[in-house]
Amino acid sequence: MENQKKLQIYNSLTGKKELFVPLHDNYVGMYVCGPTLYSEPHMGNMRTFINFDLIYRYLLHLGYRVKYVRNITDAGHITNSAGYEEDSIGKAARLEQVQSLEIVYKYNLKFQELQRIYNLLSPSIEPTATGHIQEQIEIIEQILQNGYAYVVNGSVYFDTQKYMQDFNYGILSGRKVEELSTETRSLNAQDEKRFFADFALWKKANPEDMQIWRSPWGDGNPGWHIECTAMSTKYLGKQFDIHGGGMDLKFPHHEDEIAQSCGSFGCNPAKVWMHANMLNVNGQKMSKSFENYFLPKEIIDGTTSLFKKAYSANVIRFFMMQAHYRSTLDFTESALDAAEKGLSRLSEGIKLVEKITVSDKSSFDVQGVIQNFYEAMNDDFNAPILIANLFDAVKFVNLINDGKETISSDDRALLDKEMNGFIYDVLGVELKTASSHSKLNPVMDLVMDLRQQARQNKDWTTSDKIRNALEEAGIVVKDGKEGTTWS
RNA sequence: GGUCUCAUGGCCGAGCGGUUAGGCACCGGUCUGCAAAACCGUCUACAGCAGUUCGAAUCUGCUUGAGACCUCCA
Repeated sequence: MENQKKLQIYNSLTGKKELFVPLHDNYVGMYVCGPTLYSEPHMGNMRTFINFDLIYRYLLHLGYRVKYVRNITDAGHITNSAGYEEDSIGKAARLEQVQSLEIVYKYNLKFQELQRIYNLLSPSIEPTATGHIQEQIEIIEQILQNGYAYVVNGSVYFDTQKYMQDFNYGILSGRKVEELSTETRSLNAQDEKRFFADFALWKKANPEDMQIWRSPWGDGNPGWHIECTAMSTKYLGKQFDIHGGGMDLKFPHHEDEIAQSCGSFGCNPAKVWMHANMLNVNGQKMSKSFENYFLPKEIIDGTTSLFKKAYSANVIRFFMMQAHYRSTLDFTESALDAAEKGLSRLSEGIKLVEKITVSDKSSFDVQGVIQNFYEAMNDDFNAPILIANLFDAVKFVNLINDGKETISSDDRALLDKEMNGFIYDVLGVELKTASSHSKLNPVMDLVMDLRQQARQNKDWTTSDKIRNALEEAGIVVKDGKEGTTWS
């Protein structure tokens, strides 16, 4: 609880780390932009969700009651301002010759599965855009009523120029409309917008649209940004603590969300805006359009051509935790191998804590070691530092095991609790021991017994023969101090 | 073109003016029938040039290189 008061978060809105003070004591409202389910989320998408899972977990660890809302975008958004282009979900549906919501349902099942595999905690609620059309319409009406939008031919557009008279458009992204206008995207003849920076709140339906809703302005589809405004307001209120998402949503999506909230309620929806950085492949952003992506499932199954072997979801998660959420991260084979070995070291250390012998007192500052865990995370969720500190703790544990340091009974209990808490609860890394090979066990017991006999007779030829044969079968035999193990 | 990031030892990756980041690899050691594993120890980098400062990886300017956003994007 003491540590609640020390959490600093980098706020994209101010560009600074700020002391986190929730709007309501002990409660945190957090909204994170979720996936558009027109395809299976790729590893880059997952990184953002994993990072916000870390943030959610640490807030919970600090004792906050957190309402975590992450939307599911199941209404495709018409990309072309002229309105003749298909929406992304509709396009996928047409390709597979099914209806839009079948596509969403299909990929949502995949997404849910990925969340289980990568050990993500479920948000408090995952509202869908199509389930909140009425709420979206109401906010559009409010914006119209306030004079920050206009209706043209069955569509509604946000009036950026009018808005700029009263509010700062560009407050989040730092963009200046004058600079934006130098870009070549001039209004074309059939464009209904009055100003190039205006964006659609409601789009008149096209005949081929798969999903169409009734509205006061005629049949149509909601604009891209309005769903988040509607759902965050419904579940968290007009103002809440944290709004997060990927860096690439900063502009225009989040900027426009702010405009919509200010335009309807007169206030910025979130006190703190957080942006997770991108996952790179060979230095370039992983992206569907670049076609340089791989799927979260492929790396676990070892079916992506990028890597020779498969990695467990835990290793992937741990690997990601070793980079700060605001830094880009590149996936490379050697880095993943390093993470795999590092995780195993951490894992061994954790297992050892409860076994080490205790002394009258500790020879090192256990409380200080633990406080370092908190300080790392209190500094804008710095998981890489937390992990470094956990490795320091592991070193102490090993030194105690070697009789070079001592620990008291109370300190051991404390260290055990906190190390486990930070690894399992905060980092969300599971260190499960290898699954038990129930059928193999009795066989291996026999084999190991035979080899042990050979070793006792100093029949190294036989014992090495067994070891080599097992190795070829993928079973590694280790002769430790306290007996032989295999895995 | 505009706006903005970033450049760290063999690899990954922290760092926000002075202190060992950490992991992996390498090397040395302990252990071991041998090996593997495990553990301990070691390795001291900050793109280039100039400046500010008692002191800079960390601040300023310039140069070079990479990337993001400005269009759907996590």
